[in-house]
Amino acid sequence: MKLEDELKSKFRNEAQKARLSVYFTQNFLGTKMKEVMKSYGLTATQYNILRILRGQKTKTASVGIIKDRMIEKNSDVSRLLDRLLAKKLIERKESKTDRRLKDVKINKDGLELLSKMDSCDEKSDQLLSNLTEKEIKELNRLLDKIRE
Amino acid sequence: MKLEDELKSKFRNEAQKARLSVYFTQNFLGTKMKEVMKSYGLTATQYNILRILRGQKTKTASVGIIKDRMIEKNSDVSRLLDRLLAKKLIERKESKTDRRLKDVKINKDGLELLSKMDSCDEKSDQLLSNLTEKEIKELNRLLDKIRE
DNA sequence: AAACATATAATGTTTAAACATTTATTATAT
DNA sequence: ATATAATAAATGTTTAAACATTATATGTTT
Repeated sequence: MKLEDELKSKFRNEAQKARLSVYFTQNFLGTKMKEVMKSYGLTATQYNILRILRGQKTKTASVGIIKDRMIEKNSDVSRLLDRLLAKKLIERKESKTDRRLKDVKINKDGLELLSKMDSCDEKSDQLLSNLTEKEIKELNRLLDKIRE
Repeated sequence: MKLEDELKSKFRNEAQKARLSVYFTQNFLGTKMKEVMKSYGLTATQYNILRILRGQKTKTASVGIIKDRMIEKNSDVSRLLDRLLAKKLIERKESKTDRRLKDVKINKDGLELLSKMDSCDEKSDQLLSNLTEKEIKELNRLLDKIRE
């Protein structure tokens, strides 16, 4: 669906259109990804945290480490972990060396869920299948340039 | 800031990078816009609703009409209107012809606030100033193509 | 007119972002 | 050793998205 149809209105200029277009495109892609994750009982944020924990391999991660690795920096990790704990996908215990810290680890169920979800990667790549490889590269160049 | 630096990791492929890049770019642009709106005491959603109401000119809008015009379709407009009412920027009363409906209208204070905020438009255009006009057009083409 | 269906707004719940504040623990300075 | 500062996690609050459910009013059928 083209942006023009969605808004049924004219834009001041191409820059305004582009800003909204980035918004709608993220909304479009995000919605599709959320649907996939929801079918596994996870939100995007919860999936993101599990991936971070899996990335730690055998090591544990403190709440602060998780926060650093997260995309949304202002997330309140303590309560997100509460929910993952309630779903029995992680473990959380007090650190022995520094009692301010928590040792957080993904557990067996969490790892199993993630491995079932690895097909999400392919699905997410397919969301861009309307573009050629060359166009995707050009898109990446342009988006990077905006944020430079 | 380039995406690579933000994630400190490799991507599976260009498509995955693009999907995340759209995410980060929206996050980047959205954060800047939110800052501007916050300086006027509004959230992005509240600003959006006020713009919709201004667009109605002298007409009133029902809750359903506002919902249709909103970008986020699942928003719960009733409670958003509660907050705008608390800020005394709108009026809301029962429709005389159909008592299921509410007649919602932006008031004088709301219109004044919006006209002060019209400079937001220029600021938002400037967020894309790293790109040439030609690049912006190409970006629009690529983003539209993703959602086709 | 009464019964049923539809439409509209309000309300309830969970999750999360975006802030601020608080509590507990450790590190540092005096 | 005690006081102070710094750090880490937890907790509190507001706003909003994403759902479901409910209440009320209107339209339609019989």
